[in-house]
Amino acid sequence: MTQRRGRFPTREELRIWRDFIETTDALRAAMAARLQSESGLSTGDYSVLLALSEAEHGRLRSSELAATIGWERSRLSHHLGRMDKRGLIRRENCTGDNRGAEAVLTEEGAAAFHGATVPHLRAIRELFVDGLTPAQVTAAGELAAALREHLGNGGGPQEIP
Amino acid sequence: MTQRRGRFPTREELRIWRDFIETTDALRAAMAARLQSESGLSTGDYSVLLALSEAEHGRLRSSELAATIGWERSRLSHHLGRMDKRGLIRRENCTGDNRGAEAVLTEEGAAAFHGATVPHLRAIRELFVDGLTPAQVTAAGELAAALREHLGNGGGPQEIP
DNA sequence: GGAATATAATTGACACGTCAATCATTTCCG
DNA sequence: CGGAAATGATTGACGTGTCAATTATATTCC
Repeated sequence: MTQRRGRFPTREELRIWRDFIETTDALRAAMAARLQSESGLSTGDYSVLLALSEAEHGRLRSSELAATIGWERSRLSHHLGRMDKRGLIRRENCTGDNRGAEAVLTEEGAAAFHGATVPHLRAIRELFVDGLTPAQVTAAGELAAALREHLGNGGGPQEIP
Repeated sequence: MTQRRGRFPTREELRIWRDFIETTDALRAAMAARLQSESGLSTGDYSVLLALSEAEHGRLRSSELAATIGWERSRLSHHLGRMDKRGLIRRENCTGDNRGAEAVLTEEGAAAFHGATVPHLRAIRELFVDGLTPAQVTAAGELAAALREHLGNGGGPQEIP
C-alpha cells in the first residue's frame, strides 16, 4: 500500500465522504419524517419518552435523563419545555435536592410512546435493515464502531511512527 | 438463512441502527465544529461558497444554486439572507427574468472559502478517512450506495415473492 | 456560622430547517 | 389582448440546537 496518512483525501475518498454524509443525513431525515407522520413525534421526543418509559415510575431527574440520552442540559431543558407544553411530560421538583427537577411521563406521553414503538421498529427495518444485506448490516456496525472509536480519540492528526 | 423480512429488527440490528445513526450524527457534528472553529463557516456556508466558486463568474441563479447543492428554495433563501448580512455573498437581480435572483460571491466570500478548503480537506481525512481501513472506506461507499438506492425506492415494505 | 465555590437547571439570543402562505413576474391560451 | 396558471423567490411561524449568562440551591472549608 502506498503512503496514505498526512495527505489530502483522494478524489474517490472525497466522493465517498460526500456520499456517506449526505446519505446518512437523508436516512435520518426519512426516519424523522416517518416518526412524525405516523406518530406525531420528533426523534427527540422519542428518545425522551423511551428513556422515561424504561425508568422507574416513568420519572427521571433532568441530569440523569440528559446523561441517558446523551444530550446537553440546555438542549434537554428546551425540549422538555416544549414537551411539557404538549402534555407529554410533566416537571416536578426533585425531593431531597431542591435544585433538581424531575421529568415525569404523563398518561398522554406513555400512550404516545406506546403508539409509536411498533411503527418505529417497522421503520427501522424498512429504511435501514431491508436496504442492506446481512453482511452490510454487520459492516455498518463495524464502521460505526471504528468511527466512534476514532472520534473518541479526538479524530486528530495521526502519529507517524 | 432464516426468514428476515416482515419481522421486527433483532436486538443486534437495533443496536447497530442506534450505533450507526448516533455515530454518523457525531461525525457530522465534529465536522461542523472543525469548520466553524478553523474557518468561521458552517457546513451550509461551505456548500454555498463551493458551488459559487465553481460557477462561472462566481454567480448563480438561486434556483440553480439550490439544485446544485440539493436544498429547498426556502432554506437557501434564509441562508443567503444570513450570508448576505455577513458579506459573504451579494444578491443581484437576474437579467432577463425579473422574478429571478442571483447570488454573487463577494471578495470576502471567496477569501473565506479559499481559507477554508485546506483545513476542510484535512478534517475530512482526519475525521473520516484516517479512522477507517481502506476496506472500510470502500464499505462506507457501498453502504451509502445501497441505502441511497433503497431510500430512493421509497424504503417501504418489501414485496414477498 | 457564613462566605466562597460547585452543581442543577433554566433562560435568552441567535443560527438553522421546514412548512405554508405570499408576492411578483412570466407564460399559456382562449 | 388579457386573465388564469405556472414559476421564482421571499417571508413568517415555529420547532430545534448551541452557547453564554443567570438563578437557585448545596457543599466546602475556614
